[in-house]
Amino acid sequence: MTSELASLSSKPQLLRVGDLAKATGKTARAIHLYEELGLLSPTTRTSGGFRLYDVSVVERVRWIDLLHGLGFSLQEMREVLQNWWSSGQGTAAMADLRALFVRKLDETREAIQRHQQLERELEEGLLYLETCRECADPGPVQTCVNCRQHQGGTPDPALITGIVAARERARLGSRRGARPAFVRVEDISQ
Amino acid sequence: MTSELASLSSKPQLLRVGDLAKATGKTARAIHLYEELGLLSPTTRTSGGFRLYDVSVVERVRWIDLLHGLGFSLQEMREVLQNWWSSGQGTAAMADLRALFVRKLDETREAIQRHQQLERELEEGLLYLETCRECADPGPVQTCVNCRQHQGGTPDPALITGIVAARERARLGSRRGARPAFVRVEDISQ
DNA sequence: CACTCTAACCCCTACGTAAGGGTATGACCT
DNA sequence: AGGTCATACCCTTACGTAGGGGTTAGAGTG
Repeated sequence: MTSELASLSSKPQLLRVGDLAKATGKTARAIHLYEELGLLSPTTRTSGGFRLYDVSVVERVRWIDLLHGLGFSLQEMREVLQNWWSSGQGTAAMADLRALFVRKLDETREAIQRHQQLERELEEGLLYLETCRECADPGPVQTCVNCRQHQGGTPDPALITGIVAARERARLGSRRGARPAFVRVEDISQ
Repeated sequence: MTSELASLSSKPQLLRVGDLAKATGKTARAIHLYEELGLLSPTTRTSGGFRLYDVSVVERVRWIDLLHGLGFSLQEMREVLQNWWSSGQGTAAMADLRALFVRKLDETREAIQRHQQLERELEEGLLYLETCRECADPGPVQTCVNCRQHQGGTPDPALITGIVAARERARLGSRRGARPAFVRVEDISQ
């Protein structure tokens, strides 16, 4: 019922860029780019120059998307493809691929850790802001900056302090000397 | 013992870009950029034009870094800062911030999900490649493509199929017609 | 059947974007 | 003197966007 057209022909089913784009969630421009970079090529062209793709290209595009999500650049993907197809020994090609996957697996796990850290950070920030909701003093923001409400216990979350920090302090400091005091970096670096 | 210089002066401690850069792990170029985009400004300048930063700017830079990790663009950060400081009511500013945090928390959790999916994908790919290590047939890659070793059970992982897919099929298909058959996109889109 | 029309699609070229990296030249600071 | 800084410009990645003209599929007409 949904595949009337497809079932009508047993000839090779070909897609135009727009079709390929819709099928993969990419834009036509992206697909053109992949082609420019040698990741892809249309199976054939119409006499008028339209690109026509075999349906199997859909998988290639989804593969590109997947690797992109893993932090691969398009150049890296091209290298993977080249390495693979230019490798004489199948086992060697597989070994290379395996090494790559191991590396990316590490990176992916690190990324997960980082994001979980950020998640905690955000939750902390929200918790902090909760107390503002029932603040009895709806004054200007300037007063919020040194609000006494949050002085108890934990220090302000990093997401908050950065906003408040370094607000127009340009006019502070001694005006007389053109040679202010310096600190050694080691004394403040985290 | 480590803060001799710092303790020598009670005057405002100021950093030059290089110091700020080292203290935050950024480059001087990045800090200049933040300034261009209005996220930052030197507390003062020397008579010769060197930027001098208050130590509290370190926190601002770290904040930028944090938000960057959350997927904020520098423009978005500028908006956050502007919204905050131009808001008359402290409570309103806090509410805006809270909404933002909630949104980003969602996004962060989604990102975690995605990465965990990728992790599984990689693990699958590695498992698949394990079987190649003990392959008795060290032939060319072409033979690997239709290796019988992997035919049992689960389909090939996506990370593998994309490499093999759509390999030079340009010469397939009927050569006679300039008007090949098409498929409806709905029939193949995932 | 042949022809035309039209809407939607496609071609290619070329410049714009974010978030810096890198480099050059010259001025500055200690 | 020699390390640091200022400004300024080009390079990068993965596309977005715009412009100007060509192609295709299908519907209408003779």
